[in-house]
Amino acid sequence: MGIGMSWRGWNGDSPVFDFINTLSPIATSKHLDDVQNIQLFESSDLTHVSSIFTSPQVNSQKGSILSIRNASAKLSQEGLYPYCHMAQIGTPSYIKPSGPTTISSTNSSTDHSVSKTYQATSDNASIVPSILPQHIQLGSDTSGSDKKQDTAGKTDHTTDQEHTESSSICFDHSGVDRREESTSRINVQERNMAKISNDELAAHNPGNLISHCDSGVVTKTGLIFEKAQLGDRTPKNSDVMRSNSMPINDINLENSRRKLFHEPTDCNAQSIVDDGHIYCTSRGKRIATNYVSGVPPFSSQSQFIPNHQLCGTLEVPSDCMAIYHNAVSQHLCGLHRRSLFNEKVRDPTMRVHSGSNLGNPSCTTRHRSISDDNYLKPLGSPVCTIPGIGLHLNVSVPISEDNNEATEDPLNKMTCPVNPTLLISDHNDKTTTPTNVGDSGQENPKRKRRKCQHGDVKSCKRCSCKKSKCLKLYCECFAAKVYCSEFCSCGGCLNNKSHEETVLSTRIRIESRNPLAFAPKVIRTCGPGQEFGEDSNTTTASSHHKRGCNCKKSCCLKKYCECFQSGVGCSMSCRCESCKNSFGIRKGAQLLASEEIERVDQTKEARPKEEQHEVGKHRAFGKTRGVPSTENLFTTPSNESRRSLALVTSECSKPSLSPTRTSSQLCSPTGTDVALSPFGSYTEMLLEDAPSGMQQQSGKNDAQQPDSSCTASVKVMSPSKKRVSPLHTGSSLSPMGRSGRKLVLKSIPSFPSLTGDINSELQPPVT
DNA sequence: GAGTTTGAAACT
DNA sequence: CAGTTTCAAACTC
Repeated sequence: MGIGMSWRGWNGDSPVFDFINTLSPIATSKHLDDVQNIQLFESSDLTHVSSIFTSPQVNSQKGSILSIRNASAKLSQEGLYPYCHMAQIGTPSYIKPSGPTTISSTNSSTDHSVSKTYQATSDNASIVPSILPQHIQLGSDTSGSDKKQDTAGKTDHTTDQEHTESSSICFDHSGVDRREESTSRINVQERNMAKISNDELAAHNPGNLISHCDSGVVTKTGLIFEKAQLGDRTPKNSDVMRSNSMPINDINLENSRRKLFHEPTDCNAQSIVDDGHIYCTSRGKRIATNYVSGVPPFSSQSQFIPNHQLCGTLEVPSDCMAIYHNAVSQHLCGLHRRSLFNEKVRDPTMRVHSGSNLGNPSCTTRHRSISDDNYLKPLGSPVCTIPGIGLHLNVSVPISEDNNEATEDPLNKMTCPVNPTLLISDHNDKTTTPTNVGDSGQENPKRKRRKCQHGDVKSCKRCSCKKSKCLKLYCECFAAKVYCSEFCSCGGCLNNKSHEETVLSTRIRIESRNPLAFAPKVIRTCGPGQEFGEDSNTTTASSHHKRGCNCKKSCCLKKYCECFQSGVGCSMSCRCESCKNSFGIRKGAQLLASEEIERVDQTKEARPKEEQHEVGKHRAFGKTRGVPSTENLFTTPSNESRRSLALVTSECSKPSLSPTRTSSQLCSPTGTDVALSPFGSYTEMLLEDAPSGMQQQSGKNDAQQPDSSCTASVKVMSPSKKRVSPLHTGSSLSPMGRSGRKLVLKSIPSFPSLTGDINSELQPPVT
């Protein structure tokens, strides 16, 4: 786009208009230096700016400074701000993206009534004076390269503070005080805190957990929700949170991180071994990523923020959060982990006043800012949160209702600073000091850790590895894919930026051995899809430990037990002994003894495989369908059978991934879905968990699937509690094989044999 | 804070 | 793949 191009007098027929239309709506990786700063000024008489923003092609985040001043609330009401959602009506906002900006689309429908001027400007500081009490700023990265952006201008004076401010998406309540520096600083802090809260919200979202729900479905829900919001034109603040969850600055950081971990920028193309991303890979995530990358989210309309909403932007009603939780979380899916690396530039925009501002008593959702160096514990809705395991990224901390801390100002609870290593690595010196660091940054690790523990902020824990050099999964930091920080008490640590290569290679090696090594340890099941043997009424958050524990002496009553530590009940994937997990014992454990006895008796009864399969199938189906427990109808299944059934059950409990699937098909192990055996590999299982889009990853990983803990939730156990491939269970260990009774539910579609034809079913379809 | 216990991870 | 070793967190005193 030309510099200094005037839009005044433009009309859709003009050649310029055509030219602009030919411009790529998606800015490419143009270097910042090449960025042309563009300012968009709207005259005070703007009345139909909305049309300008209707195009989703505005790539505001890249490379240009887009200063937008809107004067009409009507625009916002129309919800047509793809990127200017941050812009408060009548308030100036500027977008200072880090990359080139293509504004081609903005003019596509340029409203002639709008008199505005696009100016290429080198003056980043050029901001339309605020005339309204509120303003929102969408800043961008001000990393070193960014500084160069303003080569022609005076803006090289980017100060730390400016950086802080500009690099963050800011919702500022201060209004007219905005220009006061003192206030600004405060705002910056608040914003940062808000961002943290936002990240926590994101991290807290179910996406952190491996959901048994089709992500796509969930995402769709989010979309629906958005549309609903658009429908009533009362967008919730959560929209803001979602849409702005990743400040532009984060983009760069994310890119850096991805470089570090060799992650493709396209989330959909990410390796399946990329834990959080994998499980969170969903449309929502992609949307978020796309948004980050400059492509407007699917629903740009939902991103506008009316004044009245903005007024309370920083005070996100918890109920709103709760309602939108799913959608938001899905959208933020995959971003929460990024936040670990982006702490420094945490978007201060979203400040969630937990507690105090939650006027709605019905709201039980609380968000507590838990600053964990570079790792934030998910927080929020008790419905979805579960205690986390150590530092793992994919766990969340439940916040008890009576936990005062949950309502405290995060700032007061920030005892764990941002991982300085990351700060250094990502921005080398960039000065933006995490506002949440506070004085704690000077605390010694132990003190800090203890403090965090008392604060119930497990996430504050840092590793204290001595021999592993923080390059093994023993190291919580490493396991969490974060660098160790100075707050770790580790020795000989190589898990830092300076040993990036080593970290990366080690990580790859570990993942090659176990692709789920870095995977979330807890998966969340939606609805009735709980595993067999899991006490549904005791397992919190409908979650269960993905891999399952193997406790022997702790009886799953101590934190040695990952399940217990995660706050979830033991599941069939566990191999624990004497399970007494207070969150839900493994039913199999209870029945194990009796099952063994019974099994001996049952083995005496030879039954045709098909009958046995019928039993098994119906058993699973009935369970899945909510049919009164078939436990009474069948002999108690063996442990193995439970597990194998769990596979089916798990399948059935999930929303259909494909519209072509019928309910019966969904549960039916027919076709390739099941022919490969229920999760013949963990990858398959993941694919079931993950959005359909992730299935693309399957081929690549199918081969890697050692026993892997990944199969955890569907893991099949041998009587000796040794892990057994699910494939085997179908044939020889089928519980139904031992169950002598046959019950054929004619009304229920018959399942293809799980065992009898195991050979054929498990074999790749031969055509 | 030191020592012990525990179970996961890593190794053979 | 099973058994062993190593490791660090959790736990106890």
